[in-house]
Amino acid sequence: MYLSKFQLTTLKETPSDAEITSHQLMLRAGLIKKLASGLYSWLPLGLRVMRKVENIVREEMNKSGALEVLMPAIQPGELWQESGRWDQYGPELLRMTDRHNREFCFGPTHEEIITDLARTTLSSYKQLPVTYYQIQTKFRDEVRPRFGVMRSREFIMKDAYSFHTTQQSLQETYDVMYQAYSNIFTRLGLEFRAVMADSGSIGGNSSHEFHVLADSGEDAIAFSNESNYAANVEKAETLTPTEPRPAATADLETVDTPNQHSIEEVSQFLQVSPSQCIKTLFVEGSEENSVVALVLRGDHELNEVKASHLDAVAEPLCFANDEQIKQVANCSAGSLGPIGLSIKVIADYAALQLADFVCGANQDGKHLTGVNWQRDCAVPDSADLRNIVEGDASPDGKGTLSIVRGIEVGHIFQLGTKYSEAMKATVLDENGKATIMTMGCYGIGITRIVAAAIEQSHDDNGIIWSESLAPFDVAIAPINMQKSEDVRHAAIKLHDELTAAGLDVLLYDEKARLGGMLADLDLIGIPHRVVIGDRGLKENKVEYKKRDAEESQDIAINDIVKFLTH
RNA sequence: CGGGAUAUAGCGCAGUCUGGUAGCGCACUACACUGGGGGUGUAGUGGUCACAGGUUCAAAUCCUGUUAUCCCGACCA
Repeated sequence: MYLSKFQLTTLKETPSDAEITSHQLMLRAGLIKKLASGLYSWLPLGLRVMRKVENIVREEMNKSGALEVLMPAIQPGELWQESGRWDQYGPELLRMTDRHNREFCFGPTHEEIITDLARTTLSSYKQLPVTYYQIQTKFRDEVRPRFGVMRSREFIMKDAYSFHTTQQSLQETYDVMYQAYSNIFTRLGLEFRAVMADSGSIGGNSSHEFHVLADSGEDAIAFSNESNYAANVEKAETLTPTEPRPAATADLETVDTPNQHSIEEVSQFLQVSPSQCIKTLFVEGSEENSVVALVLRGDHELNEVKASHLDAVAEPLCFANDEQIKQVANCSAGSLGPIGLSIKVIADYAALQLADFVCGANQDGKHLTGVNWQRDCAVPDSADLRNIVEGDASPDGKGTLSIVRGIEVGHIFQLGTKYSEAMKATVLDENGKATIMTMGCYGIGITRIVAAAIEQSHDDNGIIWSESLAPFDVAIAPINMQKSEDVRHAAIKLHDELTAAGLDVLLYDEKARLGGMLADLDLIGIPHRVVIGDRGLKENKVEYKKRDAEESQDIAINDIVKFLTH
């Protein structure tokens, strides 16, 4: 491809409304162009990358035995009413009516449509199991679209759905999908991790999220250094302690702590570590007008999801207001403690392991030191209340946890019969009896992967594409080819030979200085670059540089094709 | 939905307080010089100052309303 026949729209300056690196680089490199909030056009360069992602996903899905279909993006409201989601789904569902005043929506997902397709085309258990997939545009009317295509309203997704007559068959397909997803992300050249998304309730492997690891990721993932345990931090459980609580050694004392409210202030003022303090939070209880005290170690954070699941606590979680706090403890929020409270107290396991700790005295400007459970206050109920932290023991008992950030790019899920039951999707079994099919569903965010790949791999100069995602394999930068016949001939010859060898080649044949060319090529992230100039040609050499290499190297012009094609 | 901000050329911004000819840098066009990391010069193109109404001899600028966009939070996965 000659650059003069392509279109490169790079920007030197960063558009001001782009917040994260991938969004900035996608705009600067000319991959996408915003049309409206959460809506993006894909420019020629960006589309090349997206097609690479699509093709790899398609190949691996085909290899797994799934069948490609294409369902309408616009869906009749009727089907959504049948599944019950027409009323359940909020304003995120974009609804519309046609000229006959019939209701439709722009599909955010396709469970209803595929279930309808399955019930009308499948009739025998002999046709199962079967997995359908499609690569298609979805729309979710996000409250706050942001980060470019990372969280846009319209996006492209690969969604797949499987149908079974038994749980075992579903599990088998689930395992096949798990493997297919691992293959996909490996081929895409991404560093990723499969993460348990639903630890506990139904069983360890009923749902997995696939995360691309990147510092800017929206999710925090905990994983074990000794096993393959990995879970979203929000969902990872903490282990109950096995060791007994240390014995009390200090006496209970009341100390003055004027104007010291936060754990940080108090611990500094009293010269103790935050982990030796406990914090007490008042939240609304599940009973009318009740307040519940939650107790955590000072250096730990409340996990709101875990807390709201407790029977005694109102769901959704709601912190008590100043008035309620005053009423219960007769002080402000900065001086609360578990001693002497008449309301229900629930403590995190770790908080219960402390001895001789510091806590608020339920009296403004005062704290207690040398506090001990049992001796100074009844031992409260215990629960898992906190976010897991770096260094915690792995919930599976093997190793300790590290925490990294990730971007969710895939999700596999055992749906069960939620839709097939509501929509009466049945086939006849061996006995000629109608049986409700069991379903699995499996999604991959195609457009999000492009952004995630950039988040994971870039430097100050721009994007660094993996070979499998790059819009072009090789770029040729000829110095002054408008004037030098030698350079011109060499560049065109190399372009033609590499193209004939099956590579996607970009020849920078527009008039630009070397600096401009290299800045462009670094920005758009082409993995291999060949600079051709008169100086090198005199010695029959060209300069080669890998995008992520420190240094370039000289290569004999007669060897460069072989070098690049191996 | 709650809080905060912004809207002037394709991009980044000044001008608004104190009303009086629409500006700067990048990009783009032409020509020349230059030629191994965004070079230089000369001459150009491009704007309904978000929209609507009002005040005024005169509005990008003052007033009122509307819309859009962005940030923080909540929500959602």
